[in-house]
Amino acid sequence: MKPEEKLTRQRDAVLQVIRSREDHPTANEIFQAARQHLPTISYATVYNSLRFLKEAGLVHEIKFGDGASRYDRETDRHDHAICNDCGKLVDFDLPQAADLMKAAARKSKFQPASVHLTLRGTCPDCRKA
Amino acid sequence: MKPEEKLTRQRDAVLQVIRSREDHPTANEIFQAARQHLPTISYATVYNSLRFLKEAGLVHEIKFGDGASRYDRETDRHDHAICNDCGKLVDFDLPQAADLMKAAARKSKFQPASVHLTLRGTCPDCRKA
DNA sequence: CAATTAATTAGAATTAGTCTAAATATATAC
DNA sequence: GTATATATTTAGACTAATTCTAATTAATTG
Repeated sequence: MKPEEKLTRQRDAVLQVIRSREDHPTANEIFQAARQHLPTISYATVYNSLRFLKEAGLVHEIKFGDGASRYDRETDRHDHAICNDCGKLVDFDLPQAADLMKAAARKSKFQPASVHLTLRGTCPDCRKA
Repeated sequence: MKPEEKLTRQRDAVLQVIRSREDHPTANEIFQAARQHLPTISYATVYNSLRFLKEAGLVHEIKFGDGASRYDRETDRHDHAICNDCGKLVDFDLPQAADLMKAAARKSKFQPASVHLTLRGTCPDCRKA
């Protein structure tokens, strides 16, 4: 077994926090939640665990320019919508992504690895208000 | 004339740096270049100027999670390709973006404002090497 | 169980960016 | 054109997110 393959108590605590939530918590929110189960866990360990879990393909990191990274239990390829008003982040999948990747590769002359699409707009809740 | 509409020497220096470059410099790179023409310009003024120029629609800010924002002289809607090896950032435009936005809005139930697509892969130079 | 190796911890360090208060510059009113 | 008001710039302090470091603890192997 390779060294980096152990799901320690700390790593599991971080994973369970992410899996238990519908939303997309930040490292800080994960730290706050994890320490309720494991009071001695440190901030650095949360970051180390997140890196481990990402590399193991168990969680997905979402980075927008604004503020902290968010973490997602959904690891399959998917896209995101962000509300310009309240910041809400929603996952969805665009089935035409494979075609898009080809079109983008042709335009840019890059050898494609992945595509990701971000919609900015107003979420249903904020639209009402 | 509204207060925030003057293209001062500092703001113009920042704008000229961005317009003179093919690439997408960071705030720090812009600062280094601008001070060659205007040695007393401060870091804070570069940031202030970038905000002003963005709001005036004269430059475009590109934020990926990794590292600093980059600034783009191209202000029309467009997409980006990033090289996973060397970090090179290339602009291109996908004409089907309008359709994509509609499809994404339908899936996410958001009222759409803009879409942006990011291709990750290997740039032509890195592909050779 | 002694020796390695891996993981965790606490806190310092780093990076990107913002804020603040004082100093300059520009514009407006007499 | 001088006084007043408003805008802009400056330098440096500050903040937030993340990474690094060195010491400690836990786990694994011979």
